[in-house]
Amino acid sequence: MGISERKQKEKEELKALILQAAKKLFVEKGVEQTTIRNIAAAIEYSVGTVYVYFKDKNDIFNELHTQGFMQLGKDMRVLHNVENPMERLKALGRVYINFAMENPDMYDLMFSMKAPMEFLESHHQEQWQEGQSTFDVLKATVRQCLDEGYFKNHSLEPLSFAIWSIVHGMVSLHISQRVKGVNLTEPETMVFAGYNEFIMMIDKN
Amino acid sequence: MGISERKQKEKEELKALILQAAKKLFVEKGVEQTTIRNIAAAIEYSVGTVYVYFKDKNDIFNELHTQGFMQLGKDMRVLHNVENPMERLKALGRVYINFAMENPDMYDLMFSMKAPMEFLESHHQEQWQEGQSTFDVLKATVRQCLDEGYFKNHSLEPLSFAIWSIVHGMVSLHISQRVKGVNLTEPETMVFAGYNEFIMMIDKN
DNA sequence: TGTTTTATTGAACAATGTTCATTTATCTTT
DNA sequence: AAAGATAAATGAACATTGTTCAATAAAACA
Repeated sequence: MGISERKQKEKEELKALILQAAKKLFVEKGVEQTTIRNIAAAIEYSVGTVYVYFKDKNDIFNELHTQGFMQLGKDMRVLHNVENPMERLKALGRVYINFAMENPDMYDLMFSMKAPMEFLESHHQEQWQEGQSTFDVLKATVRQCLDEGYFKNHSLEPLSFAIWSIVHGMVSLHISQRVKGVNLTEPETMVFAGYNEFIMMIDKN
Repeated sequence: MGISERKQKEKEELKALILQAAKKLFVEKGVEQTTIRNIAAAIEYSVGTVYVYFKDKNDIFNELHTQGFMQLGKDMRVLHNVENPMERLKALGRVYINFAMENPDMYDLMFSMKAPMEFLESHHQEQWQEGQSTFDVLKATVRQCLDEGYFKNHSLEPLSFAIWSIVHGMVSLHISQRVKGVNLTEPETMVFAGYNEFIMMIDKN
């Protein structure tokens, strides 16, 4: 069936086009400030067409959410070949920070907005698969650190959570402009300087 | 002028009534989901009246933002009499976490939402005074720790920022339901368990 | 070519934040 | 007490939003 295959492909292309336009607008103006009419106008289709390809605005949001995790996963996998788990742990943090700083709106969408979690709940899927598997990479690395004698007396899950929290906290405060709000000497480099303080701390373990 | 004083007082009472109703609704249904009509209905006044007392929805939001910082400041001042700066630092973290866990929507409004920062920018006030003075309390405590020989080789501002980040990160992930999403053995107590890991780390300094 | 299926459309709806001429209540003055 | 002036409260009206769906156009098929 050559024709139906082509039509299928065209449909996927249009869907991708909508996502691409939505992402551009979401990043430019923020999710709330982007209207379906904006998206439709950007791709020169009618409002109704958008609703043919996506159930609602949240559905668009959710597909982008998934795309973000694919990118982050890809960035993290670069470190697979770092042998020493402590080195890998430190590098993971840097990769995570870089991702967040380069894609602030995407990061917000992935880790701050309530929407994706409410979406999961309403669809009765108990788990946040994408976040879970990302966290598992961190946990596996921390486990290896523990196995090799680092972090004496610490426990796996709470420690992993605390490490996630510090990088998440720093980039969140940066993205929500709180770093700029509090009057620091060098707000631009503060996230990296803060991360170095953390590195210093864990080097004592 | 007894009469004008009374009228002034009545105006303030109505303003406070609006704020009270708005806060209740914001916490119950979230800021986005609360409409001016909801607020007006709750206090049994018309929509227009709300606009007599507040310029717009953001104005209401902003007054609550200030109220939140007054409460947090009050909570933190309880620790003024803790002599040892390291002990005070640890306790500050707990106070901060408790505040966030008990007032999640207020916390979100104070430290995550972009609205207050945009408000500041649009009004050409360069600084986020309330956040600033809260951060200054932390910074002062960290300075004392450094003075007394704790945290060798660390620097004041980046270290303070890193410490703020870990507590902010933990409560943010909790509030945005990411802790629940990632499949941990004890999600309810994870924030406290995570903070204990942090305490363990800094005890080596 | 005529019929059926698929894709696209945009007018219409309900709900939102916001405005402002009008109405109601209160105060002041005579 | 009445009339006039001031202040407060009102809610209909407007522009914009997400969303729906009967109608139209395009494409595939027989």
